[in-house]
Amino acid sequence: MLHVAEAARVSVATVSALINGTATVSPELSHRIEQAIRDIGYKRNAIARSLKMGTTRTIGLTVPHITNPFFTDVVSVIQQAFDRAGYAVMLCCTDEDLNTQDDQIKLLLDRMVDGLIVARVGDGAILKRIVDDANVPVVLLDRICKGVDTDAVVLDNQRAVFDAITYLINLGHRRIGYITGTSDISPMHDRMAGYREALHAAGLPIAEELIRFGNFHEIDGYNATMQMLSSHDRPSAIFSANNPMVIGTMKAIRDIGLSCPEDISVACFDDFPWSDVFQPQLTTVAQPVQAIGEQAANLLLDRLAGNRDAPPRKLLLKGRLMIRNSCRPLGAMAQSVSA
Amino acid sequence: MLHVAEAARVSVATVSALINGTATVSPELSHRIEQAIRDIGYKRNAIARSLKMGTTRTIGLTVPHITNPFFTDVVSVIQQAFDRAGYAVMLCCTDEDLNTQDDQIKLLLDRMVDGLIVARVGDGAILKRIVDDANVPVVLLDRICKGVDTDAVVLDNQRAVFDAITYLINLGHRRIGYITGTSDISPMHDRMAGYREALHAAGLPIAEELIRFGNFHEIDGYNATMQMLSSHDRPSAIFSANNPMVIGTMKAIRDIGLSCPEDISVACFDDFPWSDVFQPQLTTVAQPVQAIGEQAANLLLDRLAGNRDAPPRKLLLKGRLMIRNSCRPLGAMAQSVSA
DNA sequence: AACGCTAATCTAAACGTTTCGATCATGTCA
DNA sequence: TGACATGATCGAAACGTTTAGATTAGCGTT
Repeated sequence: MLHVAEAARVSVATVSALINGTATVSPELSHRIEQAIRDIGYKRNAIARSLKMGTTRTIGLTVPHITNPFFTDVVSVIQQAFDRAGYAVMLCCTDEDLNTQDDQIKLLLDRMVDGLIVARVGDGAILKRIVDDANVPVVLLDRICKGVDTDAVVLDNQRAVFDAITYLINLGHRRIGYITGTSDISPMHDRMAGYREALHAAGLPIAEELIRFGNFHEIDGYNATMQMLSSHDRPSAIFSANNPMVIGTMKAIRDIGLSCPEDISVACFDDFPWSDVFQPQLTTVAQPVQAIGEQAANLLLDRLAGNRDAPPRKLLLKGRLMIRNSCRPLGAMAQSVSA
Repeated sequence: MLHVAEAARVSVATVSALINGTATVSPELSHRIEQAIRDIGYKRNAIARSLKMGTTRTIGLTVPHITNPFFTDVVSVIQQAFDRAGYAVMLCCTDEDLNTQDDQIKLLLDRMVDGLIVARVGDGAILKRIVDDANVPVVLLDRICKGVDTDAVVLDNQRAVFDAITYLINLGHRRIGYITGTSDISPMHDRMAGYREALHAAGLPIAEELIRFGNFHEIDGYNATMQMLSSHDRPSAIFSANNPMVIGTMKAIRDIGLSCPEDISVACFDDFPWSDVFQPQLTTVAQPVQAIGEQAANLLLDRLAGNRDAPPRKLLLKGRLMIRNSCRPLGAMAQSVSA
């Protein structure tokens, strides 16, 4: 900018005024400055501007795994929304690890992001501090964090799983395997609550050996399914509380020589683009990803626009059971077993 | 930092020296400074640091669509690699649009990223300028751009499709539909070349009505497939040059009342996690996503580490045909047709 | 006692913007 | 003609760091 000012024989203040339109500049000087900008190929240094202005027009976004189709979609929507608003997005993947997440949030704050969208956080001590210090607005995604009182958009996880399990029960299933992630993360906790609630409401016992914990990855789903299917009294249906793990479930079913839905019914949380193309077409709980992403972006953009003092807003969205053909009725079979 | 210095009764230079370890600070002052940092809760301002140092420890990454599983995986690998190296990643999605891409690259450069990984770029004028001005190192991904001489990691697309089409030909297929994205983008161009080369090598004619252009999205694959299947002389196999479009192909086959592979064989570019779980298990060309992401990250990190003057390095990786059960031999059927 | 050497610390100038208040020319009004 | 409002332009301080070079103190040599 200094060079531009010199070349145009004006002060830097005038150049800045022209660029930002913050003051009127005479046509003559305007012309000289524009010429100089072109000649030199000047580009404003956004870092210096950020330093002076105290805003980077950048937000931070952390998700557990971008390869999980739910997060892929949400990230995509959020990125588009902020792109439209002229913001850049810094993306971090936490690998479901609390320490990693805290580190990455620190990394983002170091870089002076103007706001933060944090997906699926555990009870991070850092996060609590951040929100309390209230330097930047934070939106929680997919998770409400006890003690952290801030904007959030989450799914009614318990209800969604309740509906799915109830559907299986109505099909005649009595022994329903449940594969979940570690339950220190609230969606996992709430989904499990939905499972228990549905069994309870139907007057069914809860068999603890049918509940398996994994670490969100395909291999965990595989192992959990293998264990359940190897038992003498195996379940007639399996519900997986996340999407990557259900791939493991399907592979285990295949490897053990069974088939879905003939031998065993399967359903899972989170829809994916292929779900109704291949066989079996998987019955899933679909989250409204578009709405989730947009709402989260809107909440944050609203804060960034200056609405800092409004009380925290919690948005609770509803999941939708996408019934396809991976679950079959168990009427006849249930009778023959009990006979 | 000023406050810390005052509280510790030292100069800011000493504080800086301690924080960065750039000079020895006596134990006594160290202790006072550390105490002050804790008391005040001081955090270094990375923006000011970037301004002074001329480096942001941030890189920019642009991809066409993060929802395309190939790019999802690559983004994930790259993000991890830079996270390990202490860099942040700014992510942009260009939606396959050249203007969007140029805008986003400008956005990233404005923010003074230290380097850039650009996936699947067209012949962007901006990109050429950027690389020529050589302010920041650039790595091209999935694409070599004529006239832009910089580091790149790409697949041998022509060879990969040649292998896939040859496989179909060896199964007895003679009329093979080909669905591609707009061919101004080099992978699409090269893949098409592989298709033509394979037909040519087998002495088969190229039926232009079997080549359909789409815009990379599911709906385009759907429409293209519908058109081909509605003709009186429909193909016995379809190859889709990208992954989202093959979903459309499968849906069109289903909607028109045919089934794969019984009535029509299908294969496509890019593997995905579900490919061997459901039926039909799709035959695909798998790219070595892990290697691609890592190599790209390494090339850029090497430049960032100071190796600026090395000549541009082009890495050419090989695809791998993953043969599953979505393509069936056509021997008997071909005879009955020709009879 | 004068000197030089080393280690610790500080002063002040940069980095590239924005912006407040000052300056200055010009035209208007009494 | 003098006072004054208006509009355009500028000078300089500030944002929070890093760092080159200056300063100071302590200590061993001669």
